[in-house]
Amino acid sequence: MNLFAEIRSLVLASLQHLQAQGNLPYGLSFDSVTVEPPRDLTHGDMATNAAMVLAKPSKNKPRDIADKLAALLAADGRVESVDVAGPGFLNLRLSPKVWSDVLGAILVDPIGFGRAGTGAGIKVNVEYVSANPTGPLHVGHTRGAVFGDALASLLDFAGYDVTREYYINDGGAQVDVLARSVYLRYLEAHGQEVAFEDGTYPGDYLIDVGQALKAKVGESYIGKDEQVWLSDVREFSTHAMMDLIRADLLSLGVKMDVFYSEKSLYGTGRIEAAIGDLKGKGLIYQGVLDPPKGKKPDDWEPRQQTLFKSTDHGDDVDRPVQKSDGSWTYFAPDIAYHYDKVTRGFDQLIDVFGADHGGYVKRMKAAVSALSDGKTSLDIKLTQLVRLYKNGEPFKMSKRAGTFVTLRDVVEQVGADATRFVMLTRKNDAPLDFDFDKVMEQTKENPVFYVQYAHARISSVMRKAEAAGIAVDDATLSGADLASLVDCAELTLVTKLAEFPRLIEISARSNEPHRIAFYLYDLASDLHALWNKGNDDASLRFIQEGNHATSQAKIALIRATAVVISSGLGILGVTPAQEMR
RNA sequence: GGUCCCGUAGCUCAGCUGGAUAGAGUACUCGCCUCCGAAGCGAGGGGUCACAGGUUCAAAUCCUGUCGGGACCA
Repeated sequence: MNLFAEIRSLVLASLQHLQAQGNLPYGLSFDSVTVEPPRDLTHGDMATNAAMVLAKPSKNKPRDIADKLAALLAADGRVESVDVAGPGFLNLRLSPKVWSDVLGAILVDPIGFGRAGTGAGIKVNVEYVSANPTGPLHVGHTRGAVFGDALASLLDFAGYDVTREYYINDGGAQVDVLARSVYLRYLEAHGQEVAFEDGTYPGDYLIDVGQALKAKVGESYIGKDEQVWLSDVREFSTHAMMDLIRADLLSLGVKMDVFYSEKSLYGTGRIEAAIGDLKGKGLIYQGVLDPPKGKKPDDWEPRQQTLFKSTDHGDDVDRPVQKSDGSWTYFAPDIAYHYDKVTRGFDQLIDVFGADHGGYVKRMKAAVSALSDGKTSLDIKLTQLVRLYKNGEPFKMSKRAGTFVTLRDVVEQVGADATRFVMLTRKNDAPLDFDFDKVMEQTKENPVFYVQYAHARISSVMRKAEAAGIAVDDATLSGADLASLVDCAELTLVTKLAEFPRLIEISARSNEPHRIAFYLYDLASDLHALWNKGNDDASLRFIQEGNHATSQAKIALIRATAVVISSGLGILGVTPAQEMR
């Protein structure tokens, strides 16, 4: 039940009625007609701009359309009053029954409220994290993991058919480096002195892998040429790293549907097939790129390469896919991977990358556009840096100094719930400050706490009500007579709840889960405000001594609030708290 | 040099497919616990939405340019 969508339908029907009456010409587009909450609640419950946007194309005065439209809208049972304001806004006040219907809808189907049909039948693939399988995930990956996961949940909630996917970069030189590093740890496990030169990974996390390799192959790789062991050790090591990464992700509550191996693209003809598809479209040619403009091309030399004509699909320059020696560029497997996603039948692709991959966006979009003939959309969301703080002081991360903060460190210190929520309190493309101390603070300054506290307070009331012998199951509450909810703090809360389905649609459409976090903060604020009003005015307390009917009405309101908080937190991957102690 | 992101209250940031007097937290000042969880609430001051043009009935929002910060660039 999306109240705003319902009223918008009413507005559109009324406009069509005006057309049938000859008061409005046919052939107008109603696309830009909106129904939204007014900024100022004293204006009413909802506002529409219909009269203003249609004035010019219909050659009418906004005021005239507004008056006629107002008369029609006022005739609907859901509308209590309509007035024309400002340059031609129509402000609607809705009848009390509408609001009790909203609460009823929430309580009759707590899990379903807010779920949208906007994504029905649309298959979307969300690729996120996709960290190199060379070590544990660090704090930067954490943001991408949380963002991608919340986005996937949001789309799922909005009715999309979502696949969560991780692309394993196990085909490049970095996994050879990993294998050599593990080999050193293997020798070390056999008691040899080893030195980690430049170009190897000295991290402690490989010690266990070296031990495990020893347990598996014994002494058979000692003193052997790289050719003998490299391939096997690479396989062994990447598996070990992926086990580590999977465990890291799980500690955050992230579960992928698909892990897709880059290596599986090589030697299987799949890169050739993808490039072949582009070639069939006349988008592959031999050529020499111009030197990068402005930059001193120290080592630049004109080189004949195989190029993808990405400029046909919005890129700035064409991109090499195959070098003159016949080897693929790093771009080629990425094309093949996205080709695979396209052929798997997804309607929409979303890639979540770190901001340092920003330069990759245009060519990737060009590739998907070309491979799918523009039928599959690709949205690339970049997550900006996370700046770490401790006690308000910047906390510098350095691999060399050993002050390298892993995802696991963060989760173990502050917990998965707080980590996830805080990571979503910024837009994905804005840098994020993450202060280890503030995240755990139990004050309103900490949004995680603030929202959890609201939910815990409601749970507390529910427990008290039950102890007082008041029936507070959803079935009973959904049938409560809500006529006693008349205070403006109560009504503010109901209207906020009614916005939830609309929020889901907007957030899903723009792929912005952070909106949920901000909404929940506002919702919690409205709950706290009502609560405290009850401190001054006993008639606003949720449990009314000796009056079960009124108590049930008030509890229906806060129970519905708890339902929405719970749903919203669920999308963010955060568990609602029953108590804060 | 080019591409992308950002510029909103002292500070950290929201701001809906363009909508009414631009919001929240923080900080500062002042109020509210005999009472469902005060870990909370209320009130007050604080703004040239970087700047200049343009589109529009309407611009923080869209377009162009300038300045400033960041990321990236076979």
